[in-house]
Amino acid sequence: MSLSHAILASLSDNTYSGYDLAKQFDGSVGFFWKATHQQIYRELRKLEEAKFINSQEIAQEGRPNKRVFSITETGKNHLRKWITEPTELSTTKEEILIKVFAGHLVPKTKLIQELEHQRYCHQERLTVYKGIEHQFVRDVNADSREVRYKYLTLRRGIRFEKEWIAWYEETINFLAELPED
Amino acid sequence: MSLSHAILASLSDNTYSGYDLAKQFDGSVGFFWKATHQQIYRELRKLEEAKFINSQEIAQEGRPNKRVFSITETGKNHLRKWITEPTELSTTKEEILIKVFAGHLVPKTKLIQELEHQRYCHQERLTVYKGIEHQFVRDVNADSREVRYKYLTLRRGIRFEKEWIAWYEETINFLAELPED
DNA sequence: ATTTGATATTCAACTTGTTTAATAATAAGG
DNA sequence: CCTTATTATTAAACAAGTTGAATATCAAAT
Repeated sequence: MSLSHAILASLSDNTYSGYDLAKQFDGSVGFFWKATHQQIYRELRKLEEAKFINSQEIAQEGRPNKRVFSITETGKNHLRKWITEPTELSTTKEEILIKVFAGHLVPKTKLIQELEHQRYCHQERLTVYKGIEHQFVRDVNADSREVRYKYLTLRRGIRFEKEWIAWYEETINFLAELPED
Repeated sequence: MSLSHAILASLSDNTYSGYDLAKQFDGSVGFFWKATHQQIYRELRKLEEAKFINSQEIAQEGRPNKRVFSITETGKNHLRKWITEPTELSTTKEEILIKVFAGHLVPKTKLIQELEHQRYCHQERLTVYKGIEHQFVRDVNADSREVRYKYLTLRRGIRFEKEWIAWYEETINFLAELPED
């Protein structure tokens, strides 16, 4: 349902090809909405049919031509309406919590190992986010309205990675002190 | 992929009917893995075919009969293997972040309204979680190994709801101070 | 010359998730 | 008696997401 909105949001202040969007969905928007290039191209077809976007073939030198998409006024209004309409909380799907939930099935040390692995991944991601934040802070001059809104989503990423890491600490310590095994 | 693991995890220390599981997926496990009863019944069929679970018809008085599922040794081993194998970070899908990302399209006050709505939902959920935590703390006596692991997933819920609320505060304040509109 | 890699897009098959509804047994209330 | 609510399961259609591959343009390195 919301992949279309994620694409429209990406196109809300710039034009992109399917390929560009796929890259955005592998960073930027992709930090909170994943999609493969397959999904993106398929969705772009639908969005164009619905007149929410239109496309233009761009001849390029040194590389294959591309089709660049722009959002239409209809598309913008569609997005605006969706943004202001209240939506339910997004559903989370956290595999690691299933693992912890059934953690009693495996030796404590094995579970801790996997928890440490996940914590490491979060730490890496936090580093990436902080790097991006650094860029943001340096670009304070070119500080457009759009950029400020994007910055807020980055802040969420940073806060949440920190919170994940804190939960991992708490959880690993809790398990380490459990007598069983 | 992991719906099967979520079901196996639910069955890891008890037997349940499809109906029971559907209720669990609407609370308990459902806090970090959503599924409709449709999906659950479909998956149960597959899991039984794969011999990860088996079922038994239970005659009931005062209500329709039910089929109760239990995990097999094969199923437990399958779960154990999955728990100890490293998995990638789960992908998050957060609609509210798409809304913020494209928030420059709508009047600031409208976006704040939706942010406040979401914050309210998180606050309600936090209240629910705290209620459950209260139960946990009272049941310290009946403190089995399984319960402790489940408690850890609840802690994650509580921490994260608090973190959400904090981000909403930060974000709403940031927007409130933005001069534009 | 040919392979490798990045750019750029499309196809096919499959699994997962959503929506709506149908079916059935029984309790309880009006 | 009849409606409504709860328990319990199944069906069918569709949308969304995944996997693996195919196709094509061009640059750059071997």
